Amino acid sequence: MATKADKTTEFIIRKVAPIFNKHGYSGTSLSDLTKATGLTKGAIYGNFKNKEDLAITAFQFNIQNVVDQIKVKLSESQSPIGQLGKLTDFYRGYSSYTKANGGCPLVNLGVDANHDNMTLLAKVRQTISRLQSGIKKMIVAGIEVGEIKPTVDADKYSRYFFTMIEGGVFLMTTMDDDLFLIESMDRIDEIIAKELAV
Amino acid sequence: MATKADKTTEFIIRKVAPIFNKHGYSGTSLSDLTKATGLTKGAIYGNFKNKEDLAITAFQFNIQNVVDQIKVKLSESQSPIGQLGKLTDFYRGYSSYTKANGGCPLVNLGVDANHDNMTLLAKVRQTISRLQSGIKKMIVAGIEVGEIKPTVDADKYSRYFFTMIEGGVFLMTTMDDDLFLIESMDRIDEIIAKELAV
DNA sequence: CTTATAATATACCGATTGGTATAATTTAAT
DNA sequence: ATTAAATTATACCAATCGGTATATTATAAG
Repeated sequence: MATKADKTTEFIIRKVAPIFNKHGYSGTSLSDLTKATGLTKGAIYGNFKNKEDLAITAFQFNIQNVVDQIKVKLSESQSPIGQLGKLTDFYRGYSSYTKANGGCPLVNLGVDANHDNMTLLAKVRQTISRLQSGIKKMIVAGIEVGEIKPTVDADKYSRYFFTMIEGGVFLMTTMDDDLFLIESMDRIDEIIAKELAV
Repeated sequence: MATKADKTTEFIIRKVAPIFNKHGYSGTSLSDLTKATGLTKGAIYGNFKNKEDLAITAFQFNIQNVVDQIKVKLSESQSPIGQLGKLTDFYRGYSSYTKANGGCPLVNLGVDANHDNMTLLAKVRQTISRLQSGIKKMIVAGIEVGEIKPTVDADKYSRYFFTMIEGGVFLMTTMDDDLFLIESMDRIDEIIAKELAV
């Protein structure tokens, strides 16, 4: 039916998503958005209920973007341990994404929403839980196919790996130094080989 | 000379620091600050040049607070390995601080200032560098007194530990789950015992 | 091509923003 | 206690905030 508005809705999100990611919710004004899109407030409010609606949609766009890229990377391998290696590979190249989009949306919004927007914070928590649970499932699958020791605590290692990923992402972004994340990924690979692999 | 203003200056910072920490620079308005202090804009602008001046001072207050507490904790031990243990102990109890003050000032401001305020970002980077370098110095001292293997790469391990600390702090705060940070500290203790200690 | 409708632009709203000039008050020295 | 100086409160400023009603334009169906 309405094909025109759908196009501009997506157009707005594409332009607006990195701005919200960079400057946060309260740091982004409507005039920032009209400037970035070249559209007027009329156009924006014709496609979104309000600023919060826009921010939520923009965040989901950013997150889905990252998650999709991870899925593509993981699909390059079939074995659980191979997939864990693909995950660390993904984050080894993550700085190109964060530099292009103004940081990691999970870290940025996790901090930005924490004391101000429970709706957005809930979305962040949901995403973190899903990603960590994804790592856990890979470990469990590794145990099931005999690649990973059955004594390994999948829950604990998934938290451990995810903590190193997020710490690496935060420090890489804040210090503008890829080494933090790359070394962390090397460490995870090492742990997989020495502590997880049969 | 001027004792009265000094008192109120400190009073303002004390009241204002956790608010900036929680809601970020652009998320904090002057009316938030007058409300929290019970003072008027006249009083605030009589003691601070502008909003940014206040934010910088507030951040330094927050950071100094944390750094001082770490120093006290470290002074409980004389040996390098003992001090590293005191550091992990400190972060095991860090959630009580973050809950009382609205999160870790380093993480919050690192994200908040990143694309908006180079002055504040520089302060964050300086603090991170100092903390990481502090860990490095403990490792080097450990090597010198024969507690830690001379083959250990102090630079690398200091980055590693700090990454786990920051990742744990971020996830603890965002997920409201102390386990992330506590498990990370357990891991660091384990690494010290198994990989660093002679 | 005309027309009804969907989508965008314009103009405006009250409220709030950071900041300041000045008035009122408090402080501290005499 | 008086007084000069330091400090805080009041009142106000232009600019911007998020949001909306309406006018204009573009779209798609007939």
